[in-house]
Amino acid sequence: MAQKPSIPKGTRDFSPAEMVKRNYIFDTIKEVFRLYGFQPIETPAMENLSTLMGKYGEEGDKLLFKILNSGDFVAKVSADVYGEKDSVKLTSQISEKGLRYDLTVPFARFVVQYRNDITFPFKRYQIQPVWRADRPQKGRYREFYQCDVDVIGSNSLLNEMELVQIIDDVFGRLKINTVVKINNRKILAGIAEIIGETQRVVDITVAIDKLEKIGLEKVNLELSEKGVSDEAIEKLQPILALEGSSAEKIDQLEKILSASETGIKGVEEMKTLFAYIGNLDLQTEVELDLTLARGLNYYTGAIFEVKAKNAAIGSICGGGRYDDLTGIFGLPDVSGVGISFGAERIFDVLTQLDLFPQESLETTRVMFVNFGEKEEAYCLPVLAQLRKNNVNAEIFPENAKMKKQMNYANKKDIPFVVLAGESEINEGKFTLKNMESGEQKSVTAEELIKILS
RNA sequence: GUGGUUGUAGUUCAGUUGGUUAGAACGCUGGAUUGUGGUUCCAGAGGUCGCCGGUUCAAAUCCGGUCUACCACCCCA
Repeated sequence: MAQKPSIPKGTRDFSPAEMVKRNYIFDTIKEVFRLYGFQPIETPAMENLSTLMGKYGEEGDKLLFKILNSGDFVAKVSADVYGEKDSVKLTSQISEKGLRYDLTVPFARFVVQYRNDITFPFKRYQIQPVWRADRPQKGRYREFYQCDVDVIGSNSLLNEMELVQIIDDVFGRLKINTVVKINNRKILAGIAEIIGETQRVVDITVAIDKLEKIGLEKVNLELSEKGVSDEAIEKLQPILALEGSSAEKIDQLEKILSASETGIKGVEEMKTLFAYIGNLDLQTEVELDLTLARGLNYYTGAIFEVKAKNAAIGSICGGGRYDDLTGIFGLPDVSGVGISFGAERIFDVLTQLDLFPQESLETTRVMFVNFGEKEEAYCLPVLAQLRKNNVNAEIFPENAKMKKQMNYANKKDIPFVVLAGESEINEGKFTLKNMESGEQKSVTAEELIKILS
């Protein structure tokens, strides 16, 4: 071995054992999505840079993986641009494609492109990898999967309610205890308006978002550093201090924001949504959290974030409503709302809490030991019968030593082994061994199929 | 992108002030056991000490660079 092969920074290989676990997550999520009438789509790994650039802010543009043009791309660069050594200008001349950064923007592009074929409201789900040229850390990768559900072309808050139900359903099935935090961008905008800093909504929300992490004092400090007036910060304090149930907070906000039209709109939306939610039978806790901001700046209404209760990990699911995502692609006034499940983080939570199921549909249930040609011929029809009955079964492909074959079954966690040699053939039977208990018994082909089915 | 920590058999880690042939455990392979794995016993294989360069008579050990994983910031799933 001269040089060990490797994979790019922040990417991962998945072993069979890991894939079984990952598929468990993806399968339960898909199952729930279908239950609510969502249908799958897929989009290409790469998009034109023109559809990607400028959608995630300046920071996002930097984190996009760009793909070099084919052919002799350098020859086509004009001499002055080449001489300038300006990365941004040069990039635009040597790269026109990039890897997708999330699933929402490609979805918006998809909706605009096929608007005449799509029946609205359009409910789709999409489970695919996305790429970000971020610096990796634990639980943060350069290639990771997102599981998105969105409904586009409907303003009804019933959609928001159903998303909450989906969250409850998914994490209920995965047996993760969660808290769903909900806020509304219109309320945040209203707050900015009331304290006289309408222009600084983004700075204010980004700062407020850190309240839980860095504390009130540092939040105030950051606000004044960003240029928010002392007076405005003063006015913000009682709002940050709001306490009580979600309904109580909403009542108080209604009074505080009475002078702001958008603020009141947001309060009304939250009233309706929480009224819906109040009538649901949920396991998950749901609360209004005014400090929830969420980074992506295309959200315009409700915003969601889900945290696992017993695991020290960031949010495992998040999303919100965006009123005009398709506008940038030339289709205005189409509102959508959606959420995204973070598969890698859910994986980490399930690992931490040891919640992966022991049994899996993806592993072998029974293995036939191979004793030679005559014995193979005796086993093969039964093997086929088992598979017809949907029993995952295999025969060891070689007449290897018993020890090697048993070891193979053991390493693969195969719960049953069938031994059929000369004596079994003479009796017309099979020896079925339970690998966990070590117990074995002599059975007919019919009994064998019955036991394992 | 900025700052920091890290790297030694497949894995987890020892390795003295720089000094001869770099160790252990687990795992792996073979045997004890020719129809019985997961337990036990015995034997064996496996390393350009992340990579490149420098200092030195001599480098796993000191210095620089680079890559990787990780940590904080930024941002985010």
